[in-house]
Amino acid sequence: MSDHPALNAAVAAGAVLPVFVVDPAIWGPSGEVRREYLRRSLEALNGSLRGGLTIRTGDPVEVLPTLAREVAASSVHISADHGPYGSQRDDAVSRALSDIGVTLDTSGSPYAVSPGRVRKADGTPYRVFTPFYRAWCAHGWRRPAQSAQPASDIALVDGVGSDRLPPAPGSSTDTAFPQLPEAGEDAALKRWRAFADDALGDYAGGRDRPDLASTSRLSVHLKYGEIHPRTLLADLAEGASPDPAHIAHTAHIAHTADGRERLAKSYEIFRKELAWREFYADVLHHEPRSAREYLREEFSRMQYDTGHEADQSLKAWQQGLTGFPIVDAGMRQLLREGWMHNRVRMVVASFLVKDLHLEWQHGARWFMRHLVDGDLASNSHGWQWTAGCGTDAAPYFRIFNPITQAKRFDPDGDYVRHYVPELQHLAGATVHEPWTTAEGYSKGYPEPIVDHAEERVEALRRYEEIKAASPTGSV
DNA sequence: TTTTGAGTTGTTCGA
DNA sequence: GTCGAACAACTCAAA
Repeated sequence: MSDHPALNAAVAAGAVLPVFVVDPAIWGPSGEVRREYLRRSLEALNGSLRGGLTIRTGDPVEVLPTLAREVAASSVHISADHGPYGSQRDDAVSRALSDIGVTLDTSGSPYAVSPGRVRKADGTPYRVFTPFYRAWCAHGWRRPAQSAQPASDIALVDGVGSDRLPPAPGSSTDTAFPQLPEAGEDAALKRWRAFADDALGDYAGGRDRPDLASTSRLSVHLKYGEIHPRTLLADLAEGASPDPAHIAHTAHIAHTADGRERLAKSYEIFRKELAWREFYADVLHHEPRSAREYLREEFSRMQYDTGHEADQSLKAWQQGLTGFPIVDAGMRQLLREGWMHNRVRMVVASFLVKDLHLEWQHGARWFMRHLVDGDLASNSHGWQWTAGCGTDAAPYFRIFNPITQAKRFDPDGDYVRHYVPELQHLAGATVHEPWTTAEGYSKGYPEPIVDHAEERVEALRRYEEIKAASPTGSV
């Protein structure tokens, strides 16, 4: 691993026993897709460590002290987990280790700036992204570690038994199991280079287009620590990539003042996407309950649909059978690939909350079950932003129109046709409005389960209700 | 303490 | 088809 803070710190301290503890409390609820990706990622890591990775299954509070005793370790180095469960668990591990005279070093973090570090002048955390972003940039981050030796040269402790991870059921035999991206550090670096050399140049213009391969697709690699954000940030600061082919490519774009401006803008926007990940981790760090509860609690008093009909709506949404092509395409992409384009995530989330009037947690849970890049902080707060109850949330009247969004961001209909076979016979943007053509429903595509214009008005009415009911008269 | 300016991602309506 | 205004006034950050 070229830039893994915890491993580098351990190497600096002497011979190393690389360990991954499978914590049943996380492994169980993770969802098959992420369990399978993690298994592959650990396989790749084990490969680059010459088979030296030890896997142990169990509660880390018991597993790690046992293992530390077994190999007479003097210190344990971990990548800190900043989630509500992980931070408490890490504290417990630290106490258990110190009882047997072993220190726990939690300096490693999967963020450029550890959650909790960026604060306002008065010491309180930020609740709005843009000021956070400015302070985060000003705070700065360390340069990527230049590890003294390749992973294959690390002095390893051996002679310790390792558990095997069970593959996710169906992952190898079931054709319906999502096609996952290649796992591991090499794959992550390759992906970053490919993105930096191509789509990053027009990220500002292309990132909202689900029909194009215009996003980085690095979320899963960041999630599993296969690449460190500070590696990306350092490359961005140097003009994105040291690769000569990239320099030639960007030199071409940067030939004009206009092109240079566009490049700088694209880098800035990508840097901001990384900062969003860190902002939401920071918010969750300060408000652990916001993983599952309304950050703005007056929204818990809003009227939501429940009961049989709501269950049916949720099922239709989950399976991509709402009759709104862009929504259905997104939900089917999720099931097919364990991933969904960010723009479409917003559209389907807005649809669940504002057209179906369901609580955001239903959608967030489904996403966490099926997303290979599912990250608690980004997922919960992305949903809360859309629902209007989160940090720096969208104004309540901002309700996505699934047809307008589809026509704007999938102008030729390619994205929808790719995921919705029942609409493949419709040409161009017609796929977004099958009701406008005689053969629109000839292949079994369902009719819309709601009327968007009506549900939009209904959503606004419900917001008005909690606004009127709240003591300050505000939402 | 008070005040001022600003805030990811949109839609609809009417000129 | 394109454009600007209205939506509705809040909370946050910083001076």
